[in-house]
Amino acid sequence: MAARSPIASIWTRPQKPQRDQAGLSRDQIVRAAIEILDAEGRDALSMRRLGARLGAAATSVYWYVSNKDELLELALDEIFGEVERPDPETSGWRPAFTIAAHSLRSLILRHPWVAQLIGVYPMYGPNALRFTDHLVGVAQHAGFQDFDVDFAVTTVVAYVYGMTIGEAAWLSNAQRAGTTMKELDERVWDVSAEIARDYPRLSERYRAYGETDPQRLRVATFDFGLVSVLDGLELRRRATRRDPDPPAGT
Amino acid sequence: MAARSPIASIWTRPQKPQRDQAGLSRDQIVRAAIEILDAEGRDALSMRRLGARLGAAATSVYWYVSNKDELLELALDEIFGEVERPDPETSGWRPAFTIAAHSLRSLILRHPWVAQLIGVYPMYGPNALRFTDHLVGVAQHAGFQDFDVDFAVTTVVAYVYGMTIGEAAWLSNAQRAGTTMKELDERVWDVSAEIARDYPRLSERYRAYGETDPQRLRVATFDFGLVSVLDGLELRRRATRRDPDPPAGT
DNA sequence: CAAATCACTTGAACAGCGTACGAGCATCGT
DNA sequence: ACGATGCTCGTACGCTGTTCAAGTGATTTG
Repeated sequence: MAARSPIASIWTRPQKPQRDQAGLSRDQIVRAAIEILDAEGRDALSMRRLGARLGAAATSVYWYVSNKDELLELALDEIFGEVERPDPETSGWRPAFTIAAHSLRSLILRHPWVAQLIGVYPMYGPNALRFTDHLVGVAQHAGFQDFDVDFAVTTVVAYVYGMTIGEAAWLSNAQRAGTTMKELDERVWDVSAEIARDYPRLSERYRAYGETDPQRLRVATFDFGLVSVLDGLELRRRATRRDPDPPAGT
Repeated sequence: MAARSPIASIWTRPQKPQRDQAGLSRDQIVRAAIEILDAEGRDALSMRRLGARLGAAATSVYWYVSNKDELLELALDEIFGEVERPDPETSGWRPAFTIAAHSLRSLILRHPWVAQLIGVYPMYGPNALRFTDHLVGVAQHAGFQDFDVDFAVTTVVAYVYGMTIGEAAWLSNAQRAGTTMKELDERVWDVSAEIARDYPRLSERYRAYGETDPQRLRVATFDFGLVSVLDGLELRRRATRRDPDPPAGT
């Protein structure tokens, strides 16, 4: 993959003219790429495999996409089309953020390779922008002012990313090893406890987990953190709000 | 890079016996790898280049490390040795978390490639474990009980990761393009505003930024979110705490 | 209707990658 | 002195992303 000019992203340049029924199409290519990524992860996607899946030569793809990087940018944004954008008018800002956060999390867990792309490509695709734009609306509806609008949005999104990237990594690893998350959980528990042996506080924590279901634990962790973040935002909001949402917030 | 068994990490297997003064050493190799990563980023690190830098053949490295993955795990953990572990006894839990968070952030910004590794490898290295273990101590000192201890720690760390990964990505991109962050900021501003043209709320936000220094804005964003997270944790803490830290916190 | 242009496909080729392997060398324990 | 052990290295394999020139067939132009 070639080094690219700072912001040379597929979203910053026009698409070529296209004939009416060409054999391939950008959509078709992106869909095929996503299928491979979902099924076998990031490492499994090569241009040759993609070509093969499309019944075309590997290099044909380069007519529609100038880079593998561009292809991944397209795939990434395509996935962002799946995220929910709940209306704060009907539910209030807090449920809106909550729903969006959960939706974002489950989207990443459905497509764990996405986690490896966040923070590599600028997210300038229409779906990502639409999502951010929507969250800005939610924050404004909540009554955040000026920069606090961006701060609030960025905080929530950052939290979800940070929390979910680790989970997605485990999923990816399980996938690469041909196991399910469940099996991995079982094996990893003992190993973790063993590794943490020299760290008294960690060991104590591992002992405390006992038979707790790791899956439930992850969800509980996410919820705890999200509630904390939203509580914190609520405090900031009260300080500077100039109106719209009722104080209660829900 | 080969697919690896679920948790086959370098930390889960013993080190080979080693002769007293061998030409190379694991430490030396890891240091050299970090130098390359810091100077030119993740893509620039190849086993051949690493060998060349060490004045050795590419394949010599494989005596000390069985994988490129393992090498990256070692480098990652080595960097985690740089993080601060402030004592909650002297400063209280909130400043302790705050210092740790800032320290973690600046560590990642000093070594942007770290961001691309988080969420790819399990962090079982001694330095990472020591850090986590310390944070557990901070949370316990704050008075969190049972699972809330882990929840609190995970929340803070996740927030820092999520927030910093995006920043690190920009740094990496700037580095790859041979620019500084400052130059990139200037160019990216206009492009972003242009791209956001079709999204009214985003456009409004970009207009509001005006001449604001992006660097300062990033710091302000981080601080805002961190304060929010800690405020949220404070609320959770009050609910279940069984003592140690004074109610005031700070 | 012929010619030229355009959209698209393709195979071959290149440089680079991670890594397996076996031959060789130097030092160590006996 | 000799075998074992720690370590280095060159070669080679199969894979990667990407370039490029050649080719095909439909569409537009003169």
